[in-house]
Amino acid sequence: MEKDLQEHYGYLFEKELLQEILNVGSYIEILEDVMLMDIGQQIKAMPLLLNGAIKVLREDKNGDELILYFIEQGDTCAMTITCCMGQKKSEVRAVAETDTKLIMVPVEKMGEWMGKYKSWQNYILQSYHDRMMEMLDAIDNIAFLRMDERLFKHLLDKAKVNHNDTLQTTHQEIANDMHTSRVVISRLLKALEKNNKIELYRNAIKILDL
DNA sequence: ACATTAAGTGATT
DNA sequence: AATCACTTAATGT
Repeated sequence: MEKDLQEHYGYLFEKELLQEILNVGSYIEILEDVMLMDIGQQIKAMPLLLNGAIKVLREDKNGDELILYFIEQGDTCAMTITCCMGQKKSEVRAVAETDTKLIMVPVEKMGEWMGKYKSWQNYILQSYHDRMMEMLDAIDNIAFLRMDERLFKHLLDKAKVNHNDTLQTTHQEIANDMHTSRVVISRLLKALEKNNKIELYRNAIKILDL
């Protein structure tokens, strides 16, 4: 754990802060597809990803899901930052996309470290900003109904977090993630294949130009 | 060989 | 873009 922390966060945080994280944080390993936070659940810790990836989803009243974004190593969940300020409940669901190792830091430390460590303050503000921009991007894509672009971006994201250009997934799963129907995904994927962006197989999609 | 599940397609709204 | 209805292809038992 100490080595992992040093490797991914050593260049970001000063030594004292790294030590505090080790003292107060708890190391957790999560297997693929395990949910680590559900909607309405009280947030009591914020995650620092060491490796692996987590997908953050939103759900409507019908139980349909929509992917908001992925978090990877070096990332933290921006939603946690807003929620823990007022001890609010989670507005999103978080599911492990791959096997993941992370450190959970109690939310009480958040405010304390904000004043104490400049590097922590920068990290939090920066990641909050990054996520915000990503959100705006996502809204643009949805608002302008550019399904094909949305889909391709999703595939790239998924390939990135899995460190693999061949995704092991079905059209149906993608449709669920993007809150659309399987038929639409199949057609768009077919179009992408024609444009030599991807290759299609059963239960797998290979991304070509990376 | 048969059942099940994933993917492809045309037509319609 | 979504839905329906149907076909085809791959895979498991």
